[in-house]
Amino acid sequence: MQATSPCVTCPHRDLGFCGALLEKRIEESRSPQDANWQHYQTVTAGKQIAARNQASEDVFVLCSGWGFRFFQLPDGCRQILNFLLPGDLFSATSVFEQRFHFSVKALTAIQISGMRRAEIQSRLTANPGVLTALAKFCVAESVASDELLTALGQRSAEERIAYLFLHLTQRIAARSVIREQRYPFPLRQQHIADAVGLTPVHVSRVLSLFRERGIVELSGGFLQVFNFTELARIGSLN
Amino acid sequence: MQATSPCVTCPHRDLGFCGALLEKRIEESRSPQDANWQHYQTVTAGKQIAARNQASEDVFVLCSGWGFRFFQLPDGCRQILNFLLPGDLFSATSVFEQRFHFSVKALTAIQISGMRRAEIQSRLTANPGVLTALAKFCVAESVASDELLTALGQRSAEERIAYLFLHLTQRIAARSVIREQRYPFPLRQQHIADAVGLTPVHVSRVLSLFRERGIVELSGGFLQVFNFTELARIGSLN
DNA sequence: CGGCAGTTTGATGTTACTCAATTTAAGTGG
DNA sequence: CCACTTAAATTGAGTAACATCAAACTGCCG
Repeated sequence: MQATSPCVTCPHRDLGFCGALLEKRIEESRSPQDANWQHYQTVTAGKQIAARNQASEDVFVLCSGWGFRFFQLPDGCRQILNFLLPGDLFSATSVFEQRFHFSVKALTAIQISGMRRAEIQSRLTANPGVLTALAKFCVAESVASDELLTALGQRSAEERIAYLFLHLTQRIAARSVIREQRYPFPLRQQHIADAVGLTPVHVSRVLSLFRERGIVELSGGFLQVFNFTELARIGSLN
Repeated sequence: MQATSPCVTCPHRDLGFCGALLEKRIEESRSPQDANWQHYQTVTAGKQIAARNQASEDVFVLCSGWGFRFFQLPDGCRQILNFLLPGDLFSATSVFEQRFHFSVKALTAIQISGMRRAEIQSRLTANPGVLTALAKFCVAESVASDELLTALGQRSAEERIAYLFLHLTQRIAARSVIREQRYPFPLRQQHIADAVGLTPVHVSRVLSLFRERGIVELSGGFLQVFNFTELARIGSLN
């Protein structure tokens, strides 16, 4: 990880994404003498940023690019817990806990913003906007996690992958204008497999099926949705 | 649900379980005129307490008995998200969100305490102990959910069930003195199945296997652990 | 042009599901 | 306390979904 010059402004600060909003609220309320409350870093694609049990004084927000949060098991396999998009906190728990209970990797090249935990905590009671931003993130995180849990526990391979696509495309669309249902989508099939609890081989088969049936196509770092209705029918949890 | 006379004291208030602790901190900080900040209810076994999308002015803590939080799918199957033990908040998200994004059922006969959300929110900034208690619950909830997600995504039937047993016995032991590794355990095999994403039939087979191998035995509402080492070897995520 | 990572395809194996019948346990009313 | 009823658990046989293994193919980059 290499530290860059101060204050590359996070492009999502004004969009209301919880992590970025948190950052904004804190900056608004900072006193002039806090020069070092926050710093930016650039990380190359594929690099691990945080490891389970590692301690840090900082709370991180993803500013640009994609990352993912995961558990690494001793037998080598891993579970991806969620994907991090610009404006996301790594985890709401980091505001209270010094140690990560998870690991984080950069999926693409990314920029992250680290804010002093002590700063955030002291603003939490002082500035109501900070608490609100954190609460909002906390709720979103919890809902997403409950939904993924349901997908993994109760649904078939096709349904899980469709669910993942629906969930991610929604989040991507909230961050940037999407034309013709074509979403930037830097995941390899291995990532999809690790997120929904399948093997890459089986993910490949399901994707071929989706392609044949004209539902979605994943290639060249983009996800093209041809038949949203059908995708929603398969992947929706309701 | 039937309202009972005021102030059946929650027996776990002094044990530091996050929901109960939250209740305690709020009571400590309440002004004398807040007579109606909180109320208790008794619910019979099997009854549904909360439904997805339902709104409530209250935030609930389980005082006695067992409950569970779940998603109901239109095809009839359900995913149990977690089991609620005495001292647990239904969910940390309820402090901020008016509507439940999940449903809740009583597993045994239970007592619940409902606290006005507005009261809690106003105390969050005023009383640092309230925020700390909530943060602690939020972290525990998030860690548990990440672990279960990993178990469902990456592990076999035996491993998932062993994981569930380990997780629950730990939580039970934190609340009451356990002798001879015999834990009160009111779950039916159907509940285990819904929690770890298996069919009741397969749960039955795995439990038979555990019994034959002298690891654990589940019967008569109790879980008896005979070989903790082996159970931990199978179910541990590390 | 060669090398590598990622994807696809086929053949085979295993885990867990489904369906159905049977046994056991838990209530319930006489 | 015992017959009757009902829910829960067990067992067996057959099947489907997904995993595993291995080989071939594709696109990309030096």
